Amino acid sequence: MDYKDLQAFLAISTHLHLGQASQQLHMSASTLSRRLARMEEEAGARLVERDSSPLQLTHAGELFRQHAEHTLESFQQLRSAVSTQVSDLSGSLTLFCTVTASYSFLADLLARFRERYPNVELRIHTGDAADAISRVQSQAADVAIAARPDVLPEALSFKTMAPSPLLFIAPRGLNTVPQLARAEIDWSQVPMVLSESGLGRTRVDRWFAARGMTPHIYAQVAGHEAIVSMVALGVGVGVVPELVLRNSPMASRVRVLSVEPELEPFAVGLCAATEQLQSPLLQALWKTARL
Amino acid sequence: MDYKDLQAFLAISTHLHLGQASQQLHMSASTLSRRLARMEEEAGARLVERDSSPLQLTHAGELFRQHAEHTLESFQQLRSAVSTQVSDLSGSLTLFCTVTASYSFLADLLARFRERYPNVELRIHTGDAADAISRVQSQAADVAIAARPDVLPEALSFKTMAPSPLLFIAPRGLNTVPQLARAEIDWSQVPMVLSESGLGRTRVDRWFAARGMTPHIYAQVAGHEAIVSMVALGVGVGVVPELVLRNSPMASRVRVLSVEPELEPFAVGLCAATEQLQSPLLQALWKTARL
DNA sequence: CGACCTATTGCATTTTTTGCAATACAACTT
DNA sequence: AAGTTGTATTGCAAAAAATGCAATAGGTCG
Repeated sequence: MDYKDLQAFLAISTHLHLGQASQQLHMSASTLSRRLARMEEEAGARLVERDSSPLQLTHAGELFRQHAEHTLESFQQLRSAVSTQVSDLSGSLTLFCTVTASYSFLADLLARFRERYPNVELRIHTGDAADAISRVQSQAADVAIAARPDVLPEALSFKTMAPSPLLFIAPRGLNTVPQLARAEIDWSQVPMVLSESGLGRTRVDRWFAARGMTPHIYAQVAGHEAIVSMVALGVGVGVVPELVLRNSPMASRVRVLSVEPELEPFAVGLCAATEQLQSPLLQALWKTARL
Repeated sequence: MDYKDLQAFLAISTHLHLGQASQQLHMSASTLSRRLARMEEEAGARLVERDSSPLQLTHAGELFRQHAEHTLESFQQLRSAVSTQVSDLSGSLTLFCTVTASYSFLADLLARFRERYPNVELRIHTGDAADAISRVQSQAADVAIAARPDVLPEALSFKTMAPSPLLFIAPRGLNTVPQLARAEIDWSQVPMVLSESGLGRTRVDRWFAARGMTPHIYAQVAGHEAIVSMVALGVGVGVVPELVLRNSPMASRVRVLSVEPELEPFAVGLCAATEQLQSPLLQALWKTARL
């Protein structure tokens, strides 16, 4: 039994849905299923009632949830009580991060980092993904949570935390975008809502170029988040990373189109100047990211 | 952080000696060292003071020990409270086991098994290792904890739990056995204390045969445990599995001789009739053994 | 009955763990 | 002071475990 298992179980008992829990945990549903099976094996009892959807905790499961909660809290408390690597480091780090990444990665990362290095002042800037890399290059930020660019500038280092596919999304209503109704979609006619710039835009442009077309751009916006909203309103088809879609309140108003070939997925992670990686502050953050 | 880590840490804090703790845990010292390092990493503090021998827990280590103790106990309690696989199985199993194995393996195995299958009546026979296999073959026992024979009889299955080298031991005093004092030992002259029969004896005989000699047998005894005592008394050189030596109160009165080539090590584990393995009772025991 | 949604399993791949041997380090001994 | 012993730690190759994808199974809802 691993503390990761305990966390996983808490996620399961919150969502009561393996697929959703697995997303929160950044792992596949099959992995989570197997972890759960192993937990049940080790606990010696069925913890989750699978007969129904949503899932339901058994009595044993409820007891186990309490055990997990209590144990993790106890460990958390222990860590903050004894962390000695604490006071050594101080200074400040400027971290740039997209709004979306701030939902899914930033919280975890910061919680761990602040606990260990409370004396490090963190300045967090949120903004558009397209800016992330340039902010690091221009030293406006020490580190960014961003998607890995196709070619990483020589002076930068990158550490992937999770992949996120790049998706075509359309309004849910089938006839909102009439160009999609045809059997063979003529993509050059489909109104697109795209980022003004950045990696996502580059990949979309390349995808169209590979088909010998240019996209019919209906709107260009700064920031992926707005794309979901505009698509939900029915103005056209958009392209966003899965991570953005998942965290959008509009997610249920749009649908994902499967296209062939797929756009190359994003790899979301930490990015910093290689040279700066020697600095204790950055090393600390780098190390914190993997656990 | 893994529950195995917690157990490992308890062992460390008991022995305050990695080598000893690692033996109790059936793992190598290097493994334990790395596990400890990882625990410290995850806990965010040094847990054990290495500057001295015996080791010493730091303050953080003491807190962590309490956390580990409490967590394991809580989990233990949870398991016994919810174990549902309990009532299904009932019946009886006859287990044969050497005295020595009863120290190092039986306790763990039984604890886990009884917890899950309290309705299974276990009849435990302890006796000499040499009998173990034949007891299973003759169905006098359903299963045995024994060393794996050179050629496993066709009808039997074996599951290794841990290896244990076969060692030459001599009295600590250098001149108690004068034949050992020479630069080149003439093994045919050394008085030996050997098992009457069994795998250990077979291997010793073979070792001598490979050198074209027969051993000079001073005493033959039934059961390895007595060999250690006799050797400690100074009557001659004996051969016992490391497991026996480790658990013997006489261990400090003897020393291990390094010989070339080494005797083939024992593989200690469970042994049962393959056919019987279909039985739910035996399957249960088999499964319990691996965790 | 079929379409759909969710969890589970087979399998190839990647990641992690492990033990052995070599090394490092400290306390004693000579 | 140099060597010896007893201990923990690290490099490295082998073994074991975890993981994701794709296929499958087991439901429920229309």
